[in-house]
Amino acid sequence: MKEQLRTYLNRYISLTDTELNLFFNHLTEDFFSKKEYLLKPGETCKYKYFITKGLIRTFYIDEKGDEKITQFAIENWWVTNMESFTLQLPSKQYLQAIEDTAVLKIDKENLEQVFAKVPKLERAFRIMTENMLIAIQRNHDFYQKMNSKERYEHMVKAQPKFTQRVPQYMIASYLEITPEYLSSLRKGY
Amino acid sequence: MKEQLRTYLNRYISLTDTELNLFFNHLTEDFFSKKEYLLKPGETCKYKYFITKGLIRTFYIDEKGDEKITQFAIENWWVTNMESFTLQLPSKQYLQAIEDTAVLKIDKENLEQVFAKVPKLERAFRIMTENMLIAIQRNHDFYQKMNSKERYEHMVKAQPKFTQRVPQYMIASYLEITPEYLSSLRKGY
DNA sequence: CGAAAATTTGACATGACTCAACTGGAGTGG
DNA sequence: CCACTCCAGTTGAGTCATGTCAAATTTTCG
Repeated sequence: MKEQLRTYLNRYISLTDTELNLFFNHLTEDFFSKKEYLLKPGETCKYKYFITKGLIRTFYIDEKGDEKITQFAIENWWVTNMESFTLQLPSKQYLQAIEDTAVLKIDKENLEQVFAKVPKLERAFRIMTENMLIAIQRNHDFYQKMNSKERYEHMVKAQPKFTQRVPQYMIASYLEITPEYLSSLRKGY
Repeated sequence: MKEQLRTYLNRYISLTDTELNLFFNHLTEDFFSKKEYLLKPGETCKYKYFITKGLIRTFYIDEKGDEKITQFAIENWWVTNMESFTLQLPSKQYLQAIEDTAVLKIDKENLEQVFAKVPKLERAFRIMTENMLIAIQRNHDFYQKMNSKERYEHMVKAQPKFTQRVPQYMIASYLEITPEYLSSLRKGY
């Protein structure tokens, strides 16, 4: 598990054992079973979560009462509600485990402490945030450039893990289309 | 101009005069007249630009030959093509001055050097990136939750500067609707 | 096995787009 | 400073992608 984190961090920076241990000591292991919530609207998101096993989604409920999924996250991803965590504001979203999930979590205070002790980690998190931003922008591009069918096909190709492990109505929600329409798209009209 | 930058940075960190000067020495002033390009597709984005005066847009040309505007940026904003700048890849987008514009620019190498000398700046840029990410997510929320008319009305309220300084067909492009449809929306009927 | 959840199907509704024509104002050159 | 051109903006008719709603069917799982 510690090695899993090291492998992940190695993408951005190289840490000595001492530094890794220091970071590790600020992390807490935690478990969530299928359907359990890590965060609900109104609560302030206390942690960034590094998923070591499992699958998590973020979503909100719109005015019509429908779930709108904004993100899926699997093993070796950091996930949080960035808005709520960073600005320490009440969340508008849910964080929920779709499968039984194991995480390493860290709160804002511990994170700041670690940054102070190991500036390389601040660097890693800056780069991670930049990459997330780029990913979001690329994603947004897809929405602009492709119609629903193309978006679905792209997702099947680009993220087979998700389409395999996540029920279809959640994929529809993530693609911002109705489950009925996705069904008809799969049919091939 | 140096003071303008200091005021901006004070939102995130406090710098001594020495530190600010050090940063300032890595920045270069530059000017672009109306309609001039700061970046074209295929080029790699060399700089982050801090706008001291003026207005810049980022956009790309879609397969139909239409411009799709993805961002406006005005005084006291940092703007760049994050994907191209961060990953040093050829840009798919244009950066263009909509008004005569003055900037302070810095390239990746200088930025890294400054981060090494003044870690507080790395911190500031991490936070700025987090905030951009939050802004993009919030923006995306608007697109999900509101129809075209509501998006337009929201934009007029939330960013009057843009709707005042930018021609209507660009606003339409930014809102991801056709100029014809925006026109009919404004009509209200 | 049975109930609840997920998916499919089909009829109908609509927001937003396309295309083409028209209007009006802002430059520009003679 | 008029006449002409050009571009932004408007209007309207026709179309299409996607949504809504309700019912039927299939799958999941206690």
